Amino acid sequence: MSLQDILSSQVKQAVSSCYNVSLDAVEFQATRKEFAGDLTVVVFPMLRFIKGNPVSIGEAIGNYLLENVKEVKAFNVVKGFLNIEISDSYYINFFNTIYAEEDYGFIASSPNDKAIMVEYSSPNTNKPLHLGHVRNNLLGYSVAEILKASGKKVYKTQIINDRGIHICKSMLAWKRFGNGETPESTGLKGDKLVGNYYVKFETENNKEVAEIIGNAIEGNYEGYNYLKNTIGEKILELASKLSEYEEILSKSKKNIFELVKISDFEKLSSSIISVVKKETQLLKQAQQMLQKWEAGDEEVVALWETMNAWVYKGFNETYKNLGVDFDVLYYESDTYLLGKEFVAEGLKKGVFVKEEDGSVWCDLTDEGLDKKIVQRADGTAVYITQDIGTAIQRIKDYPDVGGMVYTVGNEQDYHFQVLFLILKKLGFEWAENLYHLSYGMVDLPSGKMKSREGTVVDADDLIDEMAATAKSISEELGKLDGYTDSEKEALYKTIGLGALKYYILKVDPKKRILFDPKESIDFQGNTGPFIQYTYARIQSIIRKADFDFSSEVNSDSILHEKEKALLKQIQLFPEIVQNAAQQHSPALIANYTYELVKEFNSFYQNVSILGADNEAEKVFRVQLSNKVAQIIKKGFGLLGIEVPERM
RNA sequence: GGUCGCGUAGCUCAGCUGGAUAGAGCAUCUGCCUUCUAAGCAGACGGUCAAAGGUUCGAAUCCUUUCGCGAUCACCA
Repeated sequence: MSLQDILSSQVKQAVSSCYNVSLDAVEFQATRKEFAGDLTVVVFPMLRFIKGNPVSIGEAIGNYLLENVKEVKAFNVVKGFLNIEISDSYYINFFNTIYAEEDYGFIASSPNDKAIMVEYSSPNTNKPLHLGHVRNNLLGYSVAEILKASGKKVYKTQIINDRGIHICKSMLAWKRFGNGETPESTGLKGDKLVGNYYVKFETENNKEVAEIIGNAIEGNYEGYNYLKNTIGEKILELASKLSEYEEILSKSKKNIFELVKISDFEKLSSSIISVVKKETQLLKQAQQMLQKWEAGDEEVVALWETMNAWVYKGFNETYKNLGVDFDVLYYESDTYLLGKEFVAEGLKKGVFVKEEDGSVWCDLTDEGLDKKIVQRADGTAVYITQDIGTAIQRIKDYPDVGGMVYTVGNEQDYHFQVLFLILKKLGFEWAENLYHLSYGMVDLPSGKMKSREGTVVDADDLIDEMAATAKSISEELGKLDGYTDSEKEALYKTIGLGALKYYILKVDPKKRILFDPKESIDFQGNTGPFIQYTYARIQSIIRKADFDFSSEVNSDSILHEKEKALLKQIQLFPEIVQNAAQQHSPALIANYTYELVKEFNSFYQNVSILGADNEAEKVFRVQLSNKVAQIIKKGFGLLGIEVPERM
């Protein structure tokens, strides 16, 4: 029974004996620093039931508590706030009960509970992972770990988007321009190599677009050259200037060419380009390839398998570097047909409606949303069809799963709203327990990351850079005598990754993050390395404490103010884990850990641990430090951050 | 335009189901390494909580409106 529970019932008794009124709830808060006390009862809400002035009510309750509750040492009343001082022995007893608890704050899952499946990462297989994926991975992994710690059984999963035109683009470019290059022959990571060919496809396609438009305005060599020379770099600039022509363009494709003839080239729009882009031979070939793939063409499928294998190998390396993992993988190529079965079933149930042209829709207008297409007129699946299928497949594969968490960026908020609603309409009870872990984009000072402009922050590069920064700081401080080079390298990675992960996870997932590659991530203050440093300092003390410090603390001891502050902070940990799980928020863990560490550093700097006045005190302080270190390690574990023995 | 999210110190962020004088870090400035790791500690400076109304003992927090930023509204994924 927690202290608050005890006090809560005692306050109720106090009120009933003094005023003959029964309260439903008592409001507590931590006492502010400037007042004496540990816990504060807010009297104001009681005024609704008790007539009188808040101060005298507070006094009355305080006196009752002082007489009847042994943990209450003293009290004072300020306005409507009853500040209660708790006896040191309560805190010491609390510490004695949890000291030996290895998994303090964590709850083991019980076998009968429903499991939760957490999906994260889910990249396309045509581009390497970038900073946006890093946030996704860190969030998903961390939330999965937090849910586990809170007592849930968890499966980590991802859906790999290995199907579709984007894959065929890389394949085609590799076939046409690759000269048989492989990761081995080039020394490139597989995902990077394939990504390069995706980019290659885009550049070649742009060339063809330039040619088409150039030919269209035959005779105008100035225009032809202009387009050829600028179309690569100036696409976006042109696009913004030309949206006014969209309407004309949509009416007839022919108008494009008329427009080009009559208008200033500076005003060419993305509309022209995007229309022309769909007319290129290259794209048509890619589309043919997709059809062949769907038809099971051996050569195409073999190439697809080869190139995907390259990508997976590259991804796995990045995942390993990031320290994330998965329990089960789903591939879109395996599940994309599945949703269609349920489209048919939904039609029978009347959840979906078939239009004249054969397309199938779900009418969500009653729920305040729009109509949503779930199957194309030609009978093929769309994005959401596949998601419906995947969700159902997962429950089939893992019947113990009772809910899912989808870690996907907030640009898909609407998509998931629709998906969850459709699954509910299809009558799945687990559809009530689906959660979209939506997070904001990671933006650069210049705006969004754009691969075409080369502003993408590559995940692997970023990890390396962080480690390099850690290295230069560490070498300057020069505290690593006796470490081998490989030990040092491992440490730099731990610190660099710690900085990166903490930087990303400490902010509320909903908020977007501004990342400035020029200003490196801090290693001081509210940062990962700051917390890791504190852990390392504690380890140093423990190494020096060459005596037995396992004995219980005498509950008659008197606590130093800093010790008490630490104990109060330690006491909060289990509740924080539960809150973080409930809110799907690693940020709560990060912030808690920071507060704990700040409190510890203040203790460390103001109180001598190994130089304590007497043996008992020394033992207690080492124990306290050790417990703080354990919680740091546990808490950081929930964030996927490692802690070093030295730094 | 409809829907959703965000707006707190110069910058990056906390602020739990409404509670006391709105908190940290960075940056700027003062002190502290002959005592357990100075990636640290102690302190100073810095605020119209976007704006206006409302709800009540009490609002950064809840409601309404306005403004600003972002996302989304495809037979793309």
